[in-house]
Amino acid sequence: MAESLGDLVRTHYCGELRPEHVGQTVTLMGWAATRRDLGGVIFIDLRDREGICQVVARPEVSQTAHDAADDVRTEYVLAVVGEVAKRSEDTVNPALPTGAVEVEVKEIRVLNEARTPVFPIEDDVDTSEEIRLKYRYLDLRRPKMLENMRLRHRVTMEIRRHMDEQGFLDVETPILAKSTPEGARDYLVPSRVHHGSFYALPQSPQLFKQLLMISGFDKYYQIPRCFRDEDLRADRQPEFTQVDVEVSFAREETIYDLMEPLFQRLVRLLGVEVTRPFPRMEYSEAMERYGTDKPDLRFGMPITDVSDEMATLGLLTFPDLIKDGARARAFALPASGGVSGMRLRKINEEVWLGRILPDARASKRNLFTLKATEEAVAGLGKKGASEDVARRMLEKAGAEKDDVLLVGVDQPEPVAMAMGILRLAMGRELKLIDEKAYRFLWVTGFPLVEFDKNEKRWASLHHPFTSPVPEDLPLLDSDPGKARARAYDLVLNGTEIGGGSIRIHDSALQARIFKLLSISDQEARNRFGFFLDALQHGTPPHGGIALGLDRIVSILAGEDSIREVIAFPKTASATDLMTEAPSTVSDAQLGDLGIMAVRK
RNA sequence: GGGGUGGUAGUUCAGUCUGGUUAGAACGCCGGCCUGUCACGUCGGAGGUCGCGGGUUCGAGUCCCGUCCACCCCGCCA
Repeated sequence: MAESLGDLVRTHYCGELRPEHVGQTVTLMGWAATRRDLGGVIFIDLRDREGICQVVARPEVSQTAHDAADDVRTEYVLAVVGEVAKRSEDTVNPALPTGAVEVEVKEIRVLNEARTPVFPIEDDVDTSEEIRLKYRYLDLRRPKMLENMRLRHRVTMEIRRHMDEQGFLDVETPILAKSTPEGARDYLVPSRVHHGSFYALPQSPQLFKQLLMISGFDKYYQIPRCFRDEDLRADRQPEFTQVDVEVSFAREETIYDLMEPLFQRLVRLLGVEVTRPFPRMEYSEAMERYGTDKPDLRFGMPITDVSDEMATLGLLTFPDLIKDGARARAFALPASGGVSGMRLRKINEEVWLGRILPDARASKRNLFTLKATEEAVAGLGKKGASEDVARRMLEKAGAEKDDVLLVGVDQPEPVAMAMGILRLAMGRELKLIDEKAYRFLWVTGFPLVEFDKNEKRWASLHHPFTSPVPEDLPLLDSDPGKARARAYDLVLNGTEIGGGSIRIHDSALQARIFKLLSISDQEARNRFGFFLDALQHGTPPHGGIALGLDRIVSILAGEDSIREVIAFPKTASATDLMTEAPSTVSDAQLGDLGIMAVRK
């Protein structure tokens, strides 16, 4: 039976007891992590937020406490009063920070009983995520999850300190906002007062923060929740947290100079130093050399175009190359890797079949390998290929002796992407990635717009308020796809952790961009009328950035999924397994909102 | 919307390819013994809609069809 807390007051956390406390009578409150009943003496590992300490119940110290300990079960909530005692030399547990001491219990109160936990409250449990999410409150008892949430707290505190020191104002913006046509699908909230009208949950506070610049707030930041109703991934949740920043009279360097010291502070939380300035790379170079707009710079193996060489090599096994426009792209696997041909083919097949060409028209012909040895080159020569060209190709890709050159052949887009993925896969396979490294990279020079083949119109790559690079303005009419944006992404270890831009502050240019995006005056007025008006009321040049807090914390925590750093995340199908949201609601609730549900 | 992996005891898994007595293991749980354990030990015990529905078969955890759920990826995510 549960007992009352009474007048007991906690004096210490379990995890903080040390030899210096020996002799003190302490009162601990916590959960019974394990119980070891040796018949006469009973040990209980008591766990709280700060750690675990061993509690020992001996009948000769207190028979009632021993009797109470006898009834304790895993995860019972206990109040323990006892004296901190030094453990004898041979019973010290070096695995515990509190292992040099234990608490000789005088009184145990069972504050609450507990059902047997459905899974053990330990790190390194490989319990299915489904079960973990259903019983998330138990999952969060695991030390690793607690540590992740604590790290998240420290990160947000550090961000707030930095932004405050830099003179930024934290301003809250609406959660019930207006739907905008561009971008992700909105989460909608029906209006009870205005039947048939809807608020949208913000995808980001984009327009509000720009309006704050127009208001003269000069430096704004916020750590808001954002919502996007799109399909999910390991690094994407329907609701996620941004660090949202906007600065007046800013150019790119203003943002870099603000962000780089911030990230220096954040990795310093882990005892890591990174140097400034962070490297920068043009988008075109990132695509060219890494096959992605978010290169992982923790390892090498940059990709090179060897189309000319492959075309003149004299091997007829790559007919795709002869077809219109196919390209050959290559990188050199280090000789030390020692990856088997079989394994390589399997990985390549997964990359090409699984990701790039799901309709399975790929074959082994998509990948050509050449070992950087004279024998291999001579072997090619025997098949009628040009040895000179083979050598030139090896050299061009920077292959050293005994390296293995991987050459992918396909249409430009698939091959660039495939080789980017293959590079990453091989980097992981060969353990070339330094897991302790934090490699930041600014990627700049993104295209302003890209052609949407489905909608047959130009669409913003970033968002429609992004300023074009001034010297590219003429291209807006002649060749919009070539115009670059004043946008920048911040990449950490191959993950995009933030992105931003210098904004358009001129209403005429903004109108011109809307026109380019085939957003009619009428539509622009409907959707952004308030904003276009605002732009005409003295808008300072401004720019900003939005950081993905969940992703940042997950990388710092060494986790592969942002769900590991979110207390109550949702599944890949956007449900909450614990609360079972979303759920149906009563017809009365719907009636209030003027809504009729159409069920599938 | 598409591709992949998985779903068997409270938990993690084996068994499925090649259908055949009573579906196993470990941990956990329950009970006994045990006064220095910390993965306590030891003896005993309980515990299963094999995700769900249908089909094939003398017989289905196993084969077939459908469906649901979780995870990863593509599309999507300004």
